[in-house]
Amino acid sequence: MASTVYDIARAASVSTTTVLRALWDKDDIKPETKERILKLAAEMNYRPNLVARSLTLGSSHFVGMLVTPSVTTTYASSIGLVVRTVRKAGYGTLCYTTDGRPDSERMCLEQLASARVAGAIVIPEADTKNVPIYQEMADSGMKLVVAHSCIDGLNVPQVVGDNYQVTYLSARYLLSLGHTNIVYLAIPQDCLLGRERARGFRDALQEAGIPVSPASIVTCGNSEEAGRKALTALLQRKKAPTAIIARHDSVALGVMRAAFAAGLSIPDDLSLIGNSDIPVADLLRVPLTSIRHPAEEVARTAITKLVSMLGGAKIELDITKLGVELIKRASCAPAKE
Amino acid sequence: MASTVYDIARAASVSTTTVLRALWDKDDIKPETKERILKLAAEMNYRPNLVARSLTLGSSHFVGMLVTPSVTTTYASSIGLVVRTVRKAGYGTLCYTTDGRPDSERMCLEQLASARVAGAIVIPEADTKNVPIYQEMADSGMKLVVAHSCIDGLNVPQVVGDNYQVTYLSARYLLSLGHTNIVYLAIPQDCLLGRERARGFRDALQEAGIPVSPASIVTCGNSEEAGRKALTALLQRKKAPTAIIARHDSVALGVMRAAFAAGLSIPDDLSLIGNSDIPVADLLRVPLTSIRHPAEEVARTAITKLVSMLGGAKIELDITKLGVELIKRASCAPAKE
DNA sequence: ATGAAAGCGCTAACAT
DNA sequence: ATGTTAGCGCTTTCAT
Repeated sequence: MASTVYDIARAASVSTTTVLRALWDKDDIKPETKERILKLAAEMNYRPNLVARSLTLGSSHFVGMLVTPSVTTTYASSIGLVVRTVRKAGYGTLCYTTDGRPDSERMCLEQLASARVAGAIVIPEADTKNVPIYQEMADSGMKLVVAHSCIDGLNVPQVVGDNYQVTYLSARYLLSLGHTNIVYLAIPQDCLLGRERARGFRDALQEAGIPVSPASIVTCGNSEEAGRKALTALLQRKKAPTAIIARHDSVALGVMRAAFAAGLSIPDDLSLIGNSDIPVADLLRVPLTSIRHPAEEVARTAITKLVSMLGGAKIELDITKLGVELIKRASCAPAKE
Repeated sequence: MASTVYDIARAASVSTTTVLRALWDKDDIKPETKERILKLAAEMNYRPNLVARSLTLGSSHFVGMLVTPSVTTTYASSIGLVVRTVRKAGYGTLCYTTDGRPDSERMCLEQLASARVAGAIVIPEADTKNVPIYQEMADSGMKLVVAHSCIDGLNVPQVVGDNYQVTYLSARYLLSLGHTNIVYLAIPQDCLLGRERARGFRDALQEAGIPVSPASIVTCGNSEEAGRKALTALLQRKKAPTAIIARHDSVALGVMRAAFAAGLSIPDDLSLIGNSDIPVADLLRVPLTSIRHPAEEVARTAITKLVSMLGGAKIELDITKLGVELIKRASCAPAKE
């Protein structure tokens, strides 16, 4: 099968050390010997066994990547980015996605630990219930960086868009259009990210002198289906909202579907703002106003941090927030009357 | 750091062999001993070192996955599916995406070989120029399965939607609407998949008695940008087409953009059919008629094949074609006059 | 029921 | 400039 350094050594009638010296292009080896060995290695189709190398070196040349299924599509480009960037740094990427089951996240992390990955980038659900597991892994020496999300109290570097601004900018814009009955389809507030979003929403309303009723923050799942159901429920209210801020574009798509199904016009009857600015946002039946995150910069920053951690650098265990931007499109209009 | 079987052996004052017997739940060990060891292992936070295990066993418990960047988004769900399915079979997934550079594909494959993956699922560009590399890898013993694409002459199992039907169904439908000036924005025909598509297109036209001019098959890149440019060029023709079949939805989106930019209406001035039926197709400004592939079934089939190959089974080296379906939406209308 | 020893392929410290 | 040797952590065969 695959040839080994030992095979080459035998074929060249030298020791394995000499073979290594040739392969690693050292200079304490006679040029002719080197050449002869290199030629032999090529002929014998030698490919270093990274498994053995990892064992010897004590750490694999892989970094792990853990992505939650509900965001897989959103961050597909991040996956590619991570894969390619870490490859430049000499690492392969071990990908895991959880299937959403409670301890699936734990199993994936244990796998990564077992595989002795050098480090890992994780894109968890904002309201993951597995914070202790992450912390445990980090404490046991795994280099961890959280991207596109942030987890309260987790003592590792985290890189994320500014979630306070997500709702603050959205709400401000809707207020400037004259809306007062705005509902925010929210991330649960039992996690930092959820609280940041809620705070941005509340602050904007309060600054405008609009009282924030609990009914204006409706916790919602992170899917089209959840958005659909949420709007359907909202339309039952005696005073249905005139504007919606959806926690994510996919939720906004669900809202759109439900609105159309109910015979409502967007933006005439309902203004709508999403979040994350999916690529087709401007080609939708009603082009969707959304918050654009610097997704690439987030990924890049996270990877940079990870790579320098791998290099042994001490990194600030803080949360890096990158600016977001409101992209105005046709899904919002001035409030009527 | 991480504890080893040896650490446990010492702590329990037994041999490593006995520790292994406990960990693997063998029965030639005294129950109390087993229990004691297991307790110790848990306390010491033992996690088997998969790197070492792989070296001993001669093969890693990973399967590779190689995805071309231009299809990363389309097949993001497939990535998740692969990751989760192979995990159930006891394997981790080593993800690589090429950065499109010519020998990037080769490097990724070499990495996979070096990592001694048990096998790999690849989603290549239809017109990849690296067929020999794939073949070489397969010949050197790597279990390979191609998914969502098929490569001419590559002697490994391949699983893909029926690409002949993609264009055949599309063209038939447009013909039934009365269109005769149809342009197919084509995959290059220097690959099997490209030829299948072209054949489906030609057959449909010929069956309808419409002559197929070379001008009706326009080779096109696989991106929005390529679609935009292609339509812009087509609009210069003295007899611009009344209907377009795009090789992929992303190309169709580009066509849409260009059409709108030129002040054309879809479907009044131009009928449009995409391919792959992206999730938002029905929420677009003009809901897009498209061909739906059984993406999940393709992935599942590919994985099943790979897993049974890993188990040592001999698999037919054929191309498995799964049925596709035309999803009619508002982007097509009867030809005028 | 338990242990000793060798080996997977590579690397690095230590000779010569 | 080249070789010897030991070891990474696990598994497995062969004792006892």
